[in-house]
Amino acid sequence: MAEGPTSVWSRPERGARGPAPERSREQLTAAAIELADEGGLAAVSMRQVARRLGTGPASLYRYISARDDLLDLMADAVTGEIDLDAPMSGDPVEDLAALAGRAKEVHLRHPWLLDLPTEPTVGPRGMDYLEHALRALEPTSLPQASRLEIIGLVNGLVTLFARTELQRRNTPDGPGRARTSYLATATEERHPLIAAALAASPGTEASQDTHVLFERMVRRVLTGLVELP
Amino acid sequence: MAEGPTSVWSRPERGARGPAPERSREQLTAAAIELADEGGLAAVSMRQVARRLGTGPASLYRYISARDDLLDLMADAVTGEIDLDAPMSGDPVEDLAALAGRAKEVHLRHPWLLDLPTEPTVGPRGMDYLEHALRALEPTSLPQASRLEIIGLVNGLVTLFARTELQRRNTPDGPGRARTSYLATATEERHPLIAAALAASPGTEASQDTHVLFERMVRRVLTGLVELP
DNA sequence: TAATACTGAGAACAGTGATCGCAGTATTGA
DNA sequence: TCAATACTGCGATCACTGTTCTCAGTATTA
Repeated sequence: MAEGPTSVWSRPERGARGPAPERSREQLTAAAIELADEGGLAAVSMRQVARRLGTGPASLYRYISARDDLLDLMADAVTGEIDLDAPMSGDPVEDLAALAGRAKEVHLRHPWLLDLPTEPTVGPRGMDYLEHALRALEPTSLPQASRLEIIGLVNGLVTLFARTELQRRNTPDGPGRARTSYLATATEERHPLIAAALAASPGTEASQDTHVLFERMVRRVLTGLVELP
Repeated sequence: MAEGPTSVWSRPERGARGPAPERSREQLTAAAIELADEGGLAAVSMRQVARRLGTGPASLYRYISARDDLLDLMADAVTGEIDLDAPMSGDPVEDLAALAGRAKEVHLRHPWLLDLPTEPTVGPRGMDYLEHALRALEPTSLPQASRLEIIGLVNGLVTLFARTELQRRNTPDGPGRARTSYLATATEERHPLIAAALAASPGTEASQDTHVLFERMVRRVLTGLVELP
């Protein structure tokens, strides 16, 4: 009765009996990613994907068993955009930081990645990524158990900084930007420190280039974790 | 024509003319939080909230103008659960770390917080929280512009560690736990390092208590940011 | 008292993910 | 060679979602 919750990756793409499918998971994924790049995750509905492929919604369920499968496929596909062929220096901190930088670029290119519900299942490309990250950590003497956690932490920093960079990009800068948020109102009296922090126009010094902050942060966290027990 | 995108906080809860409303935003919020605590964010549908309040879905729109408003209200309400009355030591790192720890507890108590789409609008309780965090940073000589960013970073660490703690909690431990994920399969040959990392049973040393890792990480990041330029 | 501005809520709409069942087609085994 | 088998495509449809329309009822204001 109770079918085990199998991921897309463990189900075969097609059977061996019937007529050849007219489409492929890869095509579904590509169409979905296009839609998401253009209109966000909300634009990735079964009907929209189907329309873009010139078919009906029901047909998609021959390739995937739920919309979530599609999201997993999308995430894994763009993970494949991370270049893993760049040579490694041998310095774990340096190599992981570089990898994180490339991962962040992918997030900036596909902002919908941040809207995915709780980290998607890791697929083949995700496996390659993980293996690569572990290889960067190989020169260290870290206990096996904590290596995956460190990578998870770095990935978290990636999403964290990607998020702030994206919302900064979408915020029309200049000191006179429209502060529609509640932050603007009723600040002076009950929240003097917030008022002071907001008064300082953004774009000053340390606040300017979040990417260098990102690099610095990742290196700092990594050196701390890699060198100490 | 184009109504400015006003948040819930800037709209009055009720007009002054008609009959007194039979319910309040607070009641809607409480009902929604109950539903979310029980069945996740997906359980918070207009109909479910309405049913719990003994009314129809349409009536809810007298109190909020969209479901997103409800999510904002929920987030702000549970932000209010963070205790801001604990005395501060005067050490910025220590005080912010303590605050972060209390914020993490709230995330563990309300896991749906992690599923909220892109950080909700900051409401009154969020303002108090922010002000409190800024007060902790007051003894430092940090430029105004970067203070908010540091707090954002700490909040990011909170969600990051809350996420890993939650999914560890939901993973039945023991070495023989069912690895339904793709991680288990086809690992040995093409991904030897992943295999090695997985072979080491979790629950060893550094991997054990993520909370101490969290505390250490927050302190490390903060000391690095607070002391340096 | 009349005008006004509100509240409650049933009905309905467009859009969502997903399922069922059936016609058509390629592969298999006898 | 030829049924049996296992698949594909997909129209129709279901349950559910957020949201709006509309209108009767009610409290406040002038």
